Amino acid sequence: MSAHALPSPAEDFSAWYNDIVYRADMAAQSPVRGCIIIKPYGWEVWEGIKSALDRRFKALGVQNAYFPLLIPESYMRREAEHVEGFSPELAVVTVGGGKALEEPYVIRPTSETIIGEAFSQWIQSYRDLPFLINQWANVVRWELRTRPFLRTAEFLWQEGHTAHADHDDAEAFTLQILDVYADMAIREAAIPVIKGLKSDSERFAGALRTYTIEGMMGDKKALQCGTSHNLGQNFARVFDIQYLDASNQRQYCWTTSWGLSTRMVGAVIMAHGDEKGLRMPPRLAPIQVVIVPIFKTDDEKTAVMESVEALRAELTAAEVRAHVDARDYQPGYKFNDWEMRGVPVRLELGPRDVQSGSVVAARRDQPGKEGKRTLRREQIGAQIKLLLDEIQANMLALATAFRDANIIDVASYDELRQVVESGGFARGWWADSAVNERQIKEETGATHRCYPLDQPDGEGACFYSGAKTRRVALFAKAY
RNA sequence: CGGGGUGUGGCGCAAUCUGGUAGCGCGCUUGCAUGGGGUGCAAGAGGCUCCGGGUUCAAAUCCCGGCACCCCGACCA
Repeated sequence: MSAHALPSPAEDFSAWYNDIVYRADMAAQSPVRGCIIIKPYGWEVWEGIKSALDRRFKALGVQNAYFPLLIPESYMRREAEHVEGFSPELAVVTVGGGKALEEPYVIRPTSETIIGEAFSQWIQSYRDLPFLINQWANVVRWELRTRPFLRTAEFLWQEGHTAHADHDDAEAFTLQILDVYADMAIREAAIPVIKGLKSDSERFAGALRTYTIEGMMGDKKALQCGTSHNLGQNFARVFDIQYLDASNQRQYCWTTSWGLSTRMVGAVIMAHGDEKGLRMPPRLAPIQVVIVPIFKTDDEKTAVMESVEALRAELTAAEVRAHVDARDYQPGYKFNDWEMRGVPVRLELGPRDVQSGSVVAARRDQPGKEGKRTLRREQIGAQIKLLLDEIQANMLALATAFRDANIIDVASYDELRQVVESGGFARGWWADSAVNERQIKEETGATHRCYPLDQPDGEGACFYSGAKTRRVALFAKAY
């Protein structure tokens, strides 16, 4: 472990991020370019995200399945936009068992094609619809510029694939999934994401419409945290996914796909972290409560450790994820260490507390003395659960206030430039134009993030072109 | 894909310009003290200096060739 100080997120957010990922033991560098090793502390955050999503998917009737890692190269070529979108970043397997393969396999960058092929065989009747499948998998995209969790050459995600009888059902499901993503981000990760529709130039390769949840990170940049695509009938036509409707007519299905990845772990780090390190939202925190025993003599140690163990047992019984830090370090060292790792609550228990039947609690979301209080030992499990809920709510409130303070309405291009310059999301009337969007991106570095689903009434003049429009869009620099 | 940087004990670095026994901090091990906000002292363990070739009495250091990773930018669901 290095001894140098953590970079300040205010001064160099990027350096801070890179440093904290490794310092907090979320991940390690691997021998493979652009690929990280996800260490237990980072993995548990992903597991939390995963189980929160999986519950919600299953409640919608989605079933999990698993498809091969390798996809025949020809599959990727079938959908024109899809090929164009993905071919530059494909990893291809050309040799197997020492022999050149007759047809190379690509390592999946996403599975629309191979799942589409399967759907074409499985779906026959309108009675089979909707057909709802999800898989938890790893994918590979040969990205040129990688960052731990945010963009890695190999990453883990879930990809959902569904088939529906008509446009409206597919559209409704696409939006239902978007709600699931937003609900998970807000309630579990305490990140107040904005649900929105992507512009045509930001749309998924081959999709009719792409919806997104956009989060604001600590440096006021945007991060696309998950996407849900209505694929229309494009993939159904290409892979021949057809069904017989109630009047015995052959119809192409309407399909959707949707994904959320380990990037979300990066979002949690960047949305909540501060100059002391990570701040984990309690619901996703691998360790919710760390207990630091304090003692001098052996006699004290015996008494304290006995009390600490009883405390841990009570918390565990109350379904609080508690950890005892019995390492042979100074208490001060441990305090800083766990603050860096973002543990929401620290309990200090020493001889004085054993005597008085109390314990000192410190909140990670409130700095210094302000966050410290002495709790009675009675009903400690219930007290801590309440405290964790309070911290979760406070983190969401803080992030929401931060987001709202940094979404700024713009009425002109100059105003947008200023917002982009000083950081934040610029919101303004926008008359859809790929050309103008490109121009803004080249001149300011900001991209069209989305048309928020939550739109104002009426119409206004586009901040860029002046044309009348009924839609408001968000622009920001993004990861 | 462009630009920059770096490869030396587990980690972070020095020594490279000016060739001559590879050194420091952190971490690790052991002991004693210490312990309610990053402890102190002492003694230890640990190195084909990225790879290949060349120059030289002698290469971490100079020369040639390769490889790898990181950072910044463009690109990107």
